Amino acid sequence: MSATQRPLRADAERNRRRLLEAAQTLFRERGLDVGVAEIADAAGVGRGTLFRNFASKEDLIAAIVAERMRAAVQSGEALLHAGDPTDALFRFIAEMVGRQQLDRALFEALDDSWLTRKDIRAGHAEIVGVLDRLLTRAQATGEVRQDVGAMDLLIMLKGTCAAATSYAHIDPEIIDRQLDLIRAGITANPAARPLRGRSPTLQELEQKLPADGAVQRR
Amino acid sequence: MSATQRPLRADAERNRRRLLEAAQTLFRERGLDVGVAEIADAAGVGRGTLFRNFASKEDLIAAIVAERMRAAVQSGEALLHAGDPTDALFRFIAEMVGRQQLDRALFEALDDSWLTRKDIRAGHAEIVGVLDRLLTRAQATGEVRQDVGAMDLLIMLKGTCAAATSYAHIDPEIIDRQLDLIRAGITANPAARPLRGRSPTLQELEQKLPADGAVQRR
DNA sequence: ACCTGAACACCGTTCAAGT
DNA sequence: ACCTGAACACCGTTCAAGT
Repeated sequence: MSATQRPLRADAERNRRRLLEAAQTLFRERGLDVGVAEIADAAGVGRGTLFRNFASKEDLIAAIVAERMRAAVQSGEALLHAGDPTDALFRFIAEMVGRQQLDRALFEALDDSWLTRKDIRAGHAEIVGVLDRLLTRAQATGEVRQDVGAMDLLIMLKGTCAAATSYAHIDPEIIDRQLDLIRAGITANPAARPLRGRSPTLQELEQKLPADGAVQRR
Repeated sequence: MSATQRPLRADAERNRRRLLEAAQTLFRERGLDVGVAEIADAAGVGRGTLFRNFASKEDLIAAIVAERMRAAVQSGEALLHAGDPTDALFRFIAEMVGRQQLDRALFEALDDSWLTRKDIRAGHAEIVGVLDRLLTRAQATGEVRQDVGAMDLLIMLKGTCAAATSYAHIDPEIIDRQLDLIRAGITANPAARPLRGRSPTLQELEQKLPADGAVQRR
């Protein structure tokens, strides 16, 4: 069932890597709308080779985004064993925003139409997973309010990332303030009114996410 | 200096309106990537007429976004005279997010590359303006923390709007929670640690925004 | 088994010809 | 003064021919 069984021929493997690296740097420098022709040229292959390795430009982008997601999950897992759980949680959040600022072109891709892809959805679920464990640890200390969930946090985080894209280059301090405001919002406080409704669990979210192969709008 | 002096011929004026309306509904239904050909057809005019009224597809989108921004500013101004200042502030915020959910395709456009356009920038400045006045009134009651600025709020708001695009259709309640978290974050609380740095003023922001005609990436 | 570049389809934009 | 649709340019994707 898996898509990656038999290893590629040596030159094909090398071409694939070159394409990924060329695309990565070009996307980072100039955004997602660099042409496939230019990417193929930068990688030193023909356009046809690009489409042999990645069925579409979107697939190429998704491959890179998935890589980034795995990296984020790993650093989240490392923080699970940090001394101060609450500090670890906020370090993870700050780090995610930092990654986004570096690779803004890549995270541009993370809106709901991308969540229809199962590779992206897998990465998404993993991120919610670590975030949930980091959050639960922080809540156990009593420093973080109990009625907030991983999905609430992820959304605030995505929001800050979106904002970072628009304003960080104008005033970098604004991101620190945004992180402080998130912290203020989720810090335990007996005087605070409870949040309406409740945060969806990872399982509920998975069920509600658009099915793979759902019609892309267009 | 202004671009809109002499009134258009009657049929031209009518075509322009038809184009705006056709584009608006198509964008709302199917996102910003509906083709100009289809828009022109829906408006009952030739493609050439579209480009006579709007120099580019981007200009057409911007015209619609600018209209939306003016509407948002007006409802903000109406709330300036509401009885409870803090309530008025949060009503405005909730309303902005609601508008975005209705016209998600339009607000998609509001990232930093659009802020290089002076028409969009003008609307942006006006929104920051009302938000600032609503915020100042709420702060005067002592219910909202003093160290938060209009730009801080706008960014949280934009973040929630971005999140709404991705998740609201999966679980609408999540937006209410997000608004509650914003409220928790900016509510006055002696125990809360102060925000790092300070929020840029509207004037500072204007100066730092990319100049009109700056190179779009591409 | 994989590579290549010419050819195709699609979409934003222009412009010569019309009224 | 404005409208139109054929023509152009650009970019993602395919495929016949090559190794």
